[in-house]
Amino acid sequence: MGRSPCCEKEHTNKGAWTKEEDERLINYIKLHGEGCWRSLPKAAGLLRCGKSCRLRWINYLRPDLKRGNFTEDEDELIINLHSLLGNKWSLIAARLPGRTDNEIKNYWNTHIKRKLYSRGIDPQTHRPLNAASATPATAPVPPPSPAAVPVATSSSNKKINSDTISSSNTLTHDVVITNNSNNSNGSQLVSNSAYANTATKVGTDEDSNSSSGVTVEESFPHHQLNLDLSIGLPSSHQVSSSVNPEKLKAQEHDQKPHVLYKWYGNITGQAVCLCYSLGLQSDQACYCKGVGATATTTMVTTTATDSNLYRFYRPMNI
DNA sequence: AAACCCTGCAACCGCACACAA
DNA sequence: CTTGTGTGCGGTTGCAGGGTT
Repeated sequence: MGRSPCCEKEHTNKGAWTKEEDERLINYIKLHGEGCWRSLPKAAGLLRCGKSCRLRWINYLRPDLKRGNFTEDEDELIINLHSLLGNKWSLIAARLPGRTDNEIKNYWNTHIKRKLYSRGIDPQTHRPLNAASATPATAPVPPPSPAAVPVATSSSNKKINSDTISSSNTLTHDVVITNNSNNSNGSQLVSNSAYANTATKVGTDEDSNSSSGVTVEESFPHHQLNLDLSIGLPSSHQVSSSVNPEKLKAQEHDQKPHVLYKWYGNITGQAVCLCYSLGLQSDQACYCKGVGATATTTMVTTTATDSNLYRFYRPMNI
């Protein structure tokens, strides 16, 4: 499907914004609010592409932006959120008030990557740098499959959507997939699907081969963190790689629970949706869409020994 | 002082999704 | 169902400024 360009490029300015342009944009948005970015430049008297205006506003001009250096707490939060969400900068930014996705992305690439390398941690996988060559003796699980190997391509990271929510192409934590009727037996699949470039076929044998056995706890020993995503499968169904909220909702009537997220730690768990635990709005990344809040189909038991983590991921009283 | 290198960040680009017609 | 539009996202680029030689 062809589509028209977002603007007439021959009549638009590019590059750095001038003070006057900034003022025009600010004044216009003060008067009319955000939105309708395509028509905004013309209405505001700007020779700019609408996308450019939006970006300038969101990343630089917004009054609620927090300028200045990132704090140590913010650093750690970004690292932890990245280990959970991958390069979903907008989701990470949603947990850092006053910070933009672009800012966090830049900060990640320029500072945190280096910081993690200095800690001996691969910033993409959040595993020890030598993990690829050394299989942990403490983890009696198969080595990672090619699908679990980090692949850094410009197109490897696509948005989380209803069809790829189970793809785990950016999840870096262990995913424990169990049969709902038998959570603790040997048939449970354990997958650390860190940056698997292709969709993880949840509930298949391939999945069981894709585990490195390296937990987040090993990546963050100082946090004593072990996050498992336990996905309970319906006993008589195989879960396909394509799951959308509608399907999940439909399945809700048939089997429950489907997804169990667990923190392991000292604090006795309280069941909340992971999205709520992360503080995400229901429309941001939460596929429970409220059903999870009832702690029936999508549950998170959040505990953490580290005070920072507990602060970041403190369970909500629901 | 000049040339070169490196780093950080603002901005751009292309793609994909949501939604309306 | 198809098509077009608006918007958001993530990856990449280019430039300014500081540091080094």
